[in-house]
Amino acid sequence: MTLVRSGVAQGKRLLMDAALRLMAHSRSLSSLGLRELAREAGLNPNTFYRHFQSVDELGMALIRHIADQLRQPLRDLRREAAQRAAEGGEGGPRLLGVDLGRGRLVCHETVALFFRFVEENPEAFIVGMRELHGASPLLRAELREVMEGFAQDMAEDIQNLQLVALDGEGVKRLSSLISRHLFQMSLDYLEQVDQRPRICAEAEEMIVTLFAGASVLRSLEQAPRA
Amino acid sequence: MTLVRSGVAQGKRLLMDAALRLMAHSRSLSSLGLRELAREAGLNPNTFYRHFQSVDELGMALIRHIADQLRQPLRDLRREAAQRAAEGGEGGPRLLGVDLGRGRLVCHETVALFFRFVEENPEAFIVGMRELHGASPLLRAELREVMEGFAQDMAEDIQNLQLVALDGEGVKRLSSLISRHLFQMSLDYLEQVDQRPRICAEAEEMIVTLFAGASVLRSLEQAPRA
DNA sequence: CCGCCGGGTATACAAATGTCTACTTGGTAC
DNA sequence: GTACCAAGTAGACATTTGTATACCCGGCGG
Repeated sequence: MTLVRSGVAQGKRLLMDAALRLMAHSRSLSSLGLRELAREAGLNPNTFYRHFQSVDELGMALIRHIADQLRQPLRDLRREAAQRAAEGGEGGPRLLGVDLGRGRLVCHETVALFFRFVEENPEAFIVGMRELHGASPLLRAELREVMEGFAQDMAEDIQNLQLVALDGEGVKRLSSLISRHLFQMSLDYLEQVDQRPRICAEAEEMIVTLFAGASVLRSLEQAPRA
Repeated sequence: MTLVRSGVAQGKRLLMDAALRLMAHSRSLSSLGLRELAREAGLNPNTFYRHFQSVDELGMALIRHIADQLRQPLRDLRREAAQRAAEGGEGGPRLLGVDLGRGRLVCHETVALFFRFVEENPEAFIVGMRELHGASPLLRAELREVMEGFAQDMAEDIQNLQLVALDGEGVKRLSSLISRHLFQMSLDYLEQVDQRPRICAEAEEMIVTLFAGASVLRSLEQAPRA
């Protein structure tokens, strides 16, 4: 399996794959030496120089690649979740004019699909989360940006699907929060195999809670003498 | 300034301080060599062996120390916040029988004090967050436990102060969520100096939103035909 | 046909690293 | 006083690392 897209110089691909493998198996990027990379990739140490100037640069390429690879699938996944939830949608209890049952369903599907996706791309999430808090400021900044992008996507979807009665800014902040938390939980999910159902359930609960809270607070400030 | 408590063998202390310094200045534990540590501590390389068997073991000691150092101050801090908020407490808008204004005030104070505390102990938070997602499974597990402890403390405080109408389990889950998020934001807070007010505001907002959401959901399930 | 160039290799070397064994010291127990 | 022990040092070793210089090869333009 070649984890990294073709079109780039194969040596580069091999090195990036090697890095991905090593990092997934409990290493941080900053602890990898170019020689170790090359060895794992089955290449000459000097080949590293042909493609990257430093380990950080490889990290950058890796992150960009991963981000490209994940962004669209994640969008598709949310769409699918929404659609599936819409089919089984009967009017449940309502909160401030929003169908709570349907929201719960969308949420449930989204979370389930998300973690399935995590399970299918473990290296990507491990590396991403590790380096988001890692040693290199460059990578941290880049990853923050990437994740902001994901949150942005999510916000747009939520608004398009009209899942909640909130203004754009509010939805954006919520999305950012939710995506951050989901990504953060992805590591626990991968690692604590026996806790997976609990993690899913808690993630769902958090999302629903946040939306409920945001809705109710908004309605309060619109009609402060309730 | 000696960052690590006395009572231990000074050499150990020096080494731990050195590690703390190096890690705070953008390094991950797994990328530190014992020789580098010893150099930074002004000691002979072999001295490391006298106190630790591996870098992971040092990391473990470091985490335990940091945790001990932070736990009580954090508790005090929450108490202080609650007290301060109680003094200035006038009846604001109410949500489901809970004084929303007072909750907001407690929340505001808590968040402000928390981030001030972060500002005063940057190394601790940097190291903690870095290794929580870091390369060593051992350290990750230990840190998760430590943070669970913090969340537990917080849950007890919240219940003792009767800040919200929720059952114990609910409060615990919320606390865990909140503490996780606060800790996570501590890195951003330290790094993005210009964004600090925004980060504080968003943290406050999240907490209030979560409590509001949890309350309203609970009231819904207690009286499903509202 | 020839020269060029991107991608890959071979060899070499100074510097740094982990680890071993052996030595010194300052206190403390008896 | 002496034996002991934790804490720290000194020196040596094989190994590993980053990096530099030089070489190889397959395709492409002219």
